[in-house]
Amino acid sequence: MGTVDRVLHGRGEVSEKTRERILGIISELNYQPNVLASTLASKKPALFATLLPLPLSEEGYWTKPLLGIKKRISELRHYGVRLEIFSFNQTNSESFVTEADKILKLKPDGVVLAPFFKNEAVHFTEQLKAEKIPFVFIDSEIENAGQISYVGQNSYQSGFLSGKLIDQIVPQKNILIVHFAKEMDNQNHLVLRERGFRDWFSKRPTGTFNISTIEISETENGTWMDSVHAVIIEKNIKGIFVTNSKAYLICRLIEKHKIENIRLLGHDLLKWNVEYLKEGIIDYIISQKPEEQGFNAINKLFRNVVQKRPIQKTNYSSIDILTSENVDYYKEFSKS
Amino acid sequence: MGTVDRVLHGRGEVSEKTRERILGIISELNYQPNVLASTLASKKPALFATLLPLPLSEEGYWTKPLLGIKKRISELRHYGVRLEIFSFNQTNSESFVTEADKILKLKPDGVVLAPFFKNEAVHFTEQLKAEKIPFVFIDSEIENAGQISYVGQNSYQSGFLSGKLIDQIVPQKNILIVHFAKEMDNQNHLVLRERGFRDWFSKRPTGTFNISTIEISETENGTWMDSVHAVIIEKNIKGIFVTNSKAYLICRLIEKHKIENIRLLGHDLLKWNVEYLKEGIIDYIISQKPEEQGFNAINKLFRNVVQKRPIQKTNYSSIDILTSENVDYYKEFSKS
DNA sequence: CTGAAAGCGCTTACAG
DNA sequence: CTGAAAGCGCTTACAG
Repeated sequence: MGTVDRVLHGRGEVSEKTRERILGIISELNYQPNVLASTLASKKPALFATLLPLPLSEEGYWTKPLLGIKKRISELRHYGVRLEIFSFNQTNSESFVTEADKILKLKPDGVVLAPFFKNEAVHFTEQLKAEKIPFVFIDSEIENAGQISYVGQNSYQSGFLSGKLIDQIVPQKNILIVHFAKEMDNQNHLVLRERGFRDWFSKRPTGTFNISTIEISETENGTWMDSVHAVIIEKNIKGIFVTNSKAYLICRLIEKHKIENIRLLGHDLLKWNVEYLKEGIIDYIISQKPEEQGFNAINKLFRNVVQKRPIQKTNYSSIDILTSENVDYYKEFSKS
Repeated sequence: MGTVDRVLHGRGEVSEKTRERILGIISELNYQPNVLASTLASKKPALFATLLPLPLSEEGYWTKPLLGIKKRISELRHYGVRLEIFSFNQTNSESFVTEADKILKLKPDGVVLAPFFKNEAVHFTEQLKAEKIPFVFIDSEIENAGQISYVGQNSYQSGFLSGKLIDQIVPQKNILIVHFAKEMDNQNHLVLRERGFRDWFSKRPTGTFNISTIEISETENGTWMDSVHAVIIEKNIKGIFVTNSKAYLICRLIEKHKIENIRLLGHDLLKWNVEYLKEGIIDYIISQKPEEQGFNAINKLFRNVVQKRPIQKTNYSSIDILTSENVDYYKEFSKS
């Protein structure tokens, strides 16, 4: 048995002739190892680590991938899979580096990370590669960084689709793109969404549309509202594209100033967004399934690290179009 | 150990006092059984049966749920789960009864079925209940028939959403609903889709829209095209709602007669539908994920029968809105 | 380099 | 009614 086990896992210490004999018998019998028995007997626990933005609230976006992650981890309890969670501050790239260093010290068997700050993320993944620790990107990706997989959407294409939808429902094409973000340059997928969005309109004749962009880096106090409102009036804005999950902020602005006839498209199923969608203030929400993405990211690591199965490098998540009529069938997360 | 096992599975033959003592220790230790060890040791194979329409071709709709079903079954190999597939002819309710009888004779541990013919399906599920064989509905459902779960969409709501989408893109609201089906009465979900669709428009003032319905029971020869074409001309149809996966047939009609300015909404990601969607002849496809539904249906049985976990009775599948811009991210099926 | 032995956490007859 | 024994298909030291 010991010898057979050694050739099965290529652990050496087997003479060439017995190796061949065993391999022959394996293929002759079409032997398939029993994963259950294998993991039951081996008992060596795998340790995974996650590096994601700190969830800002119960209702915030980053709470959700974590739900999926924890769900899959709890299901894998009997496989001896453990998890350590590391969080960084979205507005502070240094915290990313600090936490990344902790992970390197921990030497986990696999990492799930959101490469939020590009430069810092590249540096981190270089180190992971050196340590031969496999990792999966979630939410946004860096191409060819050595990830075993990326779980998330194609941001450019999502923006392109958003362009089509807004175009379809806004007759007078004075459109405003709103980024609620600090350090736009580092937030690659917001940039890509805008690019896709503008490219949709680029096939129209110039002069038939009018697209402006505004960046809001601070929403703690209400002054941002005034500046956005000014732009809306000045440019006679009829459609707004919010590039991240903060569309509900625009809704509050619309309510406060009692603005009419503005069509609005935003992202992600935050509770407030859903409420405004149902009230008809938001017209479309483009969504990904963040719980499912968390779940899948861990699952990819599990299949790769524990089960040693081949996994697909990229399969982009679906870009879901939600309206008040179908949103109810997207809210639940259940893999059962 | 034997005694503990008996109280864990409520198999009796335990004195009340030891039962309570064991239960006490279990909760004190917060004991969680190890599923791996359990299934490894028990080795009693579960047998599942499916009763679905015979897939008419590689590209037909019913090929897909079967893919998901087989995928999940193959993953459950080590749990000793086996599958027997039964198929009936969609145009022949007797074949449904014949195959259902075979399943009853087989006495499987669980059944997945599409209750295509309502009367016959009710009769079958009554018998399953009598035999205490759990079953899961897929694709369409019969309410309160004793199913442990339903995997599929809310058809009424899907029709309602279709109404909104067509309404949004068709300026002149002369609309045609096309059913490609025999025995409409028995095909509950097509009826529901139509009802939802009409209800969307019912909130408009009468006279501002005009909706007709046509049923096509035979598409072997081309005569159906002439009758549909006649209606399109006569009623000056500008939007068409196809209630099942056969929208591509309307596309062929549109191509043949070189009709312009017709907006078209159909269902399901058949290869031909996708092609026409990308060409812009179909505007929207409402889709479910049939592979995933097959996968989930088996998974529900597995969790209920083998793992004896509680499962959710109904969580409707999402109603996906597909356009040429996001369709590519729905085509793949991969649970990995 | 090889293979017997013990053990992973359960289930299943079965002797008492 | 109770619990010792064998076994599910592997892995992991370890004696030879």
